[in-house]
Parts: sequence; structure tokens; C-alpha cells
Amino acid sequence: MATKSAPDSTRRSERSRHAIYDAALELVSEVGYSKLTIEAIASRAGVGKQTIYRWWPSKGAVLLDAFLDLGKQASIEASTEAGHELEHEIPDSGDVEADLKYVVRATIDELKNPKYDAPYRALAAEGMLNDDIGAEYVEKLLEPGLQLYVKRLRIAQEAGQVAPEVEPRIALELWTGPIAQRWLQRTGPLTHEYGDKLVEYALYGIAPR
Amino acid sequence: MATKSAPDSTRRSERSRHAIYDAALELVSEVGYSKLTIEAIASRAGVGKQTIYRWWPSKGAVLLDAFLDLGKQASIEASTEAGHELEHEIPDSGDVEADLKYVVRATIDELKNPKYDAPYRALAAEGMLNDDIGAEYVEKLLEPGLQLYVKRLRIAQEAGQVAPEVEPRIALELWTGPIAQRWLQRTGPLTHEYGDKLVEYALYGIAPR
Amino acid sequence: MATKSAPDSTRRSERSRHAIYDAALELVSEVGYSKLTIEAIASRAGVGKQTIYRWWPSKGAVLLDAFLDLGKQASIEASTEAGHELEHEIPDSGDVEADLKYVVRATIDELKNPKYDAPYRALAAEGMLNDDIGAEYVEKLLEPGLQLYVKRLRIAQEAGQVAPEVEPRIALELWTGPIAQRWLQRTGPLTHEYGDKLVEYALYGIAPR
Amino acid sequence: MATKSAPDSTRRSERSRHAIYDAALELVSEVGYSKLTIEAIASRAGVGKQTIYRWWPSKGAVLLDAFLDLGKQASIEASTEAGHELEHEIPDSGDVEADLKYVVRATIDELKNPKYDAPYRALAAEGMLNDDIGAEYVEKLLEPGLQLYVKRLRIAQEAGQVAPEVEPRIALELWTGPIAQRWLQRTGPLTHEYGDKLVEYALYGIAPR
DNA sequence: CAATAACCGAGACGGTACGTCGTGTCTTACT
DNA sequence: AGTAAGACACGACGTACCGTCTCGGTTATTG
Repeated sequence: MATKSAPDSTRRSERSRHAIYDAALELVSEVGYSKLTIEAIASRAGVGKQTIYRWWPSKGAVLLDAFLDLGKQASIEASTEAGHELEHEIPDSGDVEADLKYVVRATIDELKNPKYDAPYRALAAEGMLNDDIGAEYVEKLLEPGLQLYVKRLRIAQEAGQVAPEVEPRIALELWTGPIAQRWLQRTGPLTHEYGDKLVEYALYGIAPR
Repeated sequence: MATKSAPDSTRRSERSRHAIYDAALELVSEVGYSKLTIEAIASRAGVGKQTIYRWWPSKGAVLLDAFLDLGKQASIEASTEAGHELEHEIPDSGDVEADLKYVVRATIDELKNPKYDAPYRALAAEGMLNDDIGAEYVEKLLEPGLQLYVKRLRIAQEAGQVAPEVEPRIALELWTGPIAQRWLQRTGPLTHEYGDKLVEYALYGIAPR
Repeated sequence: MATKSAPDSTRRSERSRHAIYDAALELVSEVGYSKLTIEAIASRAGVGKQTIYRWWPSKGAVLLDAFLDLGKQASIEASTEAGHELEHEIPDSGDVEADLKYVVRATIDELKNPKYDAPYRALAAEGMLNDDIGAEYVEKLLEPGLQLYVKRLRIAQEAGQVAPEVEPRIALELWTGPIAQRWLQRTGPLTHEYGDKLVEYALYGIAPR
Repeated sequence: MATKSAPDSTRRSERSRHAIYDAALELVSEVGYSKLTIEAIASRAGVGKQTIYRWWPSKGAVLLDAFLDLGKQASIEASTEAGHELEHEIPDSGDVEADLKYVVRATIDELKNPKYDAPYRALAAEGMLNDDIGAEYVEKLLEPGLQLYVKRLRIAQEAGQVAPEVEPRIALELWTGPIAQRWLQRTGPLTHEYGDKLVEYALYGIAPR
């Protein structure tokens, strides 16, 4: 006995869906996440409130989907245009240090892109208080990026550039953790030099060799 | 031209202040930060709403002060009771690795203490979206703890256990960043073993020696 | 440029409207007009505050409509039940004095009816301080009743029972004014005998004949 | 056992008292009675709130005293300056009609004086809802004026200009009632001509002679 | 090829909380 | 002891959104 029949997604309006994504992303940048409201999204998107409530349980879920869609959009553009490897593969030049520094610098640039900053930060914050959002945030947004490091570190281990007993999934946090903290909590400047140093310290340790 | 004259803090009711702190901390644990309301705090504290609005601009600011007060309370108890003054000094046994692991384990335990978890996590999340809260959060809560590591690392450098060219304020993030990320974003289990590994990787690097 | 588009009155809830009227009339009798609050009306009516603010600008306006509705209700009952339609016609027995006395006595009785007294008095008082309420009060409640006297006095003039040069709209105030004052300002007892005397004085003057 | 000892009026500050009167009268004209607040009076008068609460139970009581004081002031000026009879005596020229018309016209002028209108109207309205204010309003403000008519009508009765069986206290309401109603409820224009007609109708009746 | 069901825009509804204002009481420091 | 000042507990204000609920008006199958 289905008390609340699920909506029929085949009849869903793609037009409305994208208008909602656009409105959500615009508004979160304009007014901030805490002043973002479902009513404002609906109004800006020219959509009834019910159309939002029918498909998403909360403003966080809307924003998460909007941001995921944004990423999909970007990666379509990237793959048709040019060097599509970013986000899909970490380069393998044979020099781990150089490759890691390259990706870390690219990540830092992206985090500072004002187009992504507001919604991404909002999702990170929301994810800390709301387990549902948090789990999806980690699974869909964070972990895929981290797994690229795992892959690259495994290659480095095979090449003898990283010690075999090291656990890649932990090792990568030596730089992703600090970057995330500086970005989210603003505990210090987030620069390329900072990224480089993290990679160096992580690779060679802070104890004298 | 002062349009809104500041209240006279000499006539402030300490009774009300502490009732507000208690109520805020209780409620954030009970219902969560996003369902925490000024009205509920006022009601639980047996206080008028205006008394809250007179002294704080937002629920985040109340909670921050409440948590700060909680810390002050705890450190008074600690210093009068025993002499181990955690939070005030990192032990110096001569063995950096052991000392760091000790403090990291203690930090992990504290983060998992349900008494601190809810408010602390809420403040971290709020601080990401609200610059005022964020700045005070970092300055009053985060940075003092991090500076203890700076101090200890400087001693280690003098003792030749940490390379002289390493910048302590960055080095400490090799473990505090990952811990913060695992705690806040739940990207993985936060255990003593994990902490130990971070310290080891950070000290000796992940590249083979 | 309509900044605040008017609500769509076709979708208005009649259920809520009448619950609000009932609550307002009950409460004004129970606690008095100055302690009457929109919140209490909403709560008693089982209605959101916004539903009141959507349709009325103030508690006075609510009460005015409630009272107007009460009158409409009463006159529907009256016209379906008996045929004496008080409020719609002053009897014409051929004897002005008797007819006026009859209506004046009925008016006095009605003013003392506890069901009407509290709201009616409140509206009169509010109307004195608030021009919007005052104008509608006079137009919808007061003037229609007074016009019945105008009509009856014109008939009396044609019958030669009232001097032709007399202005009926002023003449009627000779008794309605005093009654209103005794009722509202409690300057003296409001009895049938008092009403009779007013009619007599007004008709024949206080100078000796 | 006196739980709330009455304040010692011998030590009362006359300075404050008059500042409060002035503030109350100014404010009621500026913002209207319903937006008149004790706090605003205290602030404008440069007085502590407690000083008002110590001596008066409500804003209505303050305004009533303020208005009574205003009248006392005016009558002192009048008596020292010029024809001090207004308010203290109705002229007796031997011609009742002329004398009544004179006083009625003066009353109408006074009611339209913007200095008196706002507070007087406010007191009338408040008096309808609040019995304490109402009783004092009638006793101190209204009735003394009406008694002057009683006095003058008695003289007229002795002179044979008013029928002996007429009750003066009721007769005077034939014109004071209508004037009060037109003034308070704005049911029509309040002019000298209107006042004259009321007096004529009252004296000679509206029935043909 | 109607009819009939789902989504859709719109927005009224019962609620909750907001942040502000005023109440009447109380306390403090001054005169 | 009265006073200016103003913090306090309290209650109501009028507003903003919440999430649910109709209400017509398009689609888009399906009997």
C-alpha cells in the first residue's frame, strides 16, 4: 500500500529542472546559503513551489543536484574542447612530485573560482550538519576526486617512488585535508606555494633525511 | 553619531548569561543546529528574547560564546584538579613522534566526546558560511590549539628532530587538516591508528627513505 | 507598478473567514478591545496570523467586518422569520411621535444587548481615532440607520406633522446624538423614558407653546 | 500592612510633572493616541519611566491629567487677561436663544482648535473603553461644562422662556449630543450654522407651531 | 480521438520563528 | 526618598518561509 506514490519521472519537465538549478546557483551566490529559500528559487525559476517539493526534500538537496549538474556540464565542455584530463585523470609524467603539484595547483585555482565557491562551500557546511547531504556530498563530489590520487599513488608505488607500506587513501589526505581546512575555515592563505610545500612535506617528511 | 547606543555591560545579568549558555548547548545537542532557535534558547533559559538580542547578533554568536565559556570552565577545572593541563601545553618527552601521537589521540577522543561534538561541529559549519563567526572561531578556538604544535615543533627543530627549513605552522596541518576533514566531512573513520599513521607519514614522508 | 499584488479573493477560504469573525466577536466581549490581539483571534479561529493580515489591515478592520457580518446574519434571520424587519423600515402608523418613540426604544434596547455592546462600542471608539475605520463605521453602520429617520420625517412633513422648513438629516440628531452620547460616554442612564422625553422635546421644543 | 506604600507627593518633582504633561500633549498630536507610548513620553520629557509609573496607572491617566492641567492653565490666562466668562459662566442677556447660540458657537470653535482636538478626542475614545478614564473624563471635563447649561436653563425657566416641566439636564443634550457626535464620529460638518439650527430646533421643536 | 490522469504555475492555508517594540518591575547610582 | 537611566521577563507585533493543499491549464498517453 503506497501512501505517497512516487512522481512519474518520465513526465518531468526538463525545462523546469534546469531553471531551478540555475536559480539555485544564482541565488546562493547572491544572498548566501542561509538566506537561500525554496520560495525564492521557485520564484526566480518561474516555477511553482510544489514542483520543487515534488522532486527534492530540501534546499540542500536542490543545491547538491544543481552543483552536480554544473560539474557534468563543465566536464562535457572540457571533453569536447581540450585537455579533458582534469577531473578524470591525474597526469603521469613519471615524476610523482610534479604531477601531484600540478593537480594540487589546479584544485586550488578551482576552489577560488567564484562560480564554484559559494555553492560548494554551502554544500560542505550543510553536509556537516545533515547526514544525508553529507553522505551524498562525499560520495558524489569528494571521493571521486580523491580516488584519482589513490590511482596515481598506486602507480607511484609500483614505480618505487612511494613506499610500498604506505596506504594511498590515507596518504592523499596529507595535502587534501590541509587544503580543505584552509579553504573552508580560512585558517590561512591558499596559494600555489602552500600547495607545493604540502606535497613536498608529504613526500619527504618533516624529519631530517 | 551613535544611532544604537551599546548596552551597559556593567549592569548585565550573569545569571541570565549562563542560563543562556546552558540552554544553547543543551538544545544544540538535542535538536541540532539548524533547528536551534533563539526563541527556544530564551524559553529554556527563562529569559526574554530581547536579552539575547541585546548581547548577541545571531544564534551562532551565542553558541560560540557558550562554547568558549565551556572551554574556560573545563580548563579551570583541569588546572585546579590535576596538573596535566591538556590544551595548554604539549608534553616534551624528547621524543616528538610519541608526543605528537599522544596529543593527536587526545584530540581525536575529544572530538568524539558527545558533549563537544554537536556544538563544535555546528560552529565549524556556521563559520564556513558566516565570516564573523568563522574569524572568531578560528582565532579563539582553533588557532590557540594549533599554536601549541608550532611551539612543540620549534623545540623539535632545535633538537634536530625536525628539519630546520620546515615551517611549523604549515607542517602541523599535515595531521590537523586530515583529522578535521574526517571529523567534519565524515570521509573515513577517525581512530587512534589513523592518527598515528598521519604523524608517521608526516614525520618521515611517504617516499621511501 | 503593483509592488504588493492583491490576494486572489476567489480562492479565499470562507471557513476561515467566519471562524475569524466568530473569534473576534467572542474575544472582544471576553477581554475587551484594547486587550484584543490578532494573535488571539488567529489562535481561537484555528487560523494562521498571515490569513488575517492577508485580508485585513488591523484588528479594527477585522472587528468592523465581523460586526457587519453579524448584522447581515441577523437581518437574514429576521426577514426569513417574521416580517417586522426592524433596521429596514420605520413603521408609519400616521402618528410620528409614537413611531419615533417605538424605534428609539428599540434602538436603546439593542444598544444594551450585551452581544452587540462590546464590539459596537469598540468600533465607535476606534473610529474616533482611526479615520479609515471611522469612515466605514459611519457609512456602513451608522448612516443607513439614520437615513431611515430621514425617510420617516419626510413622510411626516408631507403629512404636516413636521414643519416643512426643518431639515430631517439634522432633526434626527436631536435624539440620536444624545442617545449616542449617553451610551458611549455614560453621561447618564439610557432608559425608555429618557428616549421618550427626547422625542417629545425634539418634536415640540423646550420653549413654552 | 501596606504592601505598596503610596509615594510621598510632597517630594514630587514639579519639573518632571510638567515635562511629562508637555511631552504627552505634544506626542499625542504628533503620532496619535494609539501610537503614544509611556516610553516615548518619558524619553521626550527627559524623565525615567518609573517616574511616570509611580504617579499614573496608564497613558490615558497621564493624558487626562495633562489635559486638565492645560485647561487650568488656559483659564488662568483667560481670567487675568480678558473676558474670563467662557468656561465659567454662560452669558445672560435675557435672550436664551442668543446666549445658547453664542456658547454653542464658541464650543464648536474650541473643538476644532488643533491644540485641543487630538488629546480631547483621544480621551473621549479611551473613556469609552476604560471605565476609570471614562468616569473621570465625564466628571472633570464634560459635566462641569454641561452644568453651566443647566444653570442657564433654570434661569430661562424662571424667566418663562423655557417650559417649567422641562428637565434642563436632559434638554441640554438636544444640542450637546449632536455636536459631540458630529465631532467624534464625523457624521457631518460641524459649523456655526449647524449649531444655530440645533438650538432653534431644540427651543421651538420640529413640529409646526 | 475523446478522456483522463500526471505535471505544472500559482498561491492560499496553518504554522513556526524571526527581530523589534512596548509593557510594567526592578536595580543602580545620583541628588 | 525621589529621580534618570536602563536591564529584565514577557507578550504582541507584522513579516518571511515552511511544507501542504487546492485550483485551473496544459500535455501525453491510453481505452
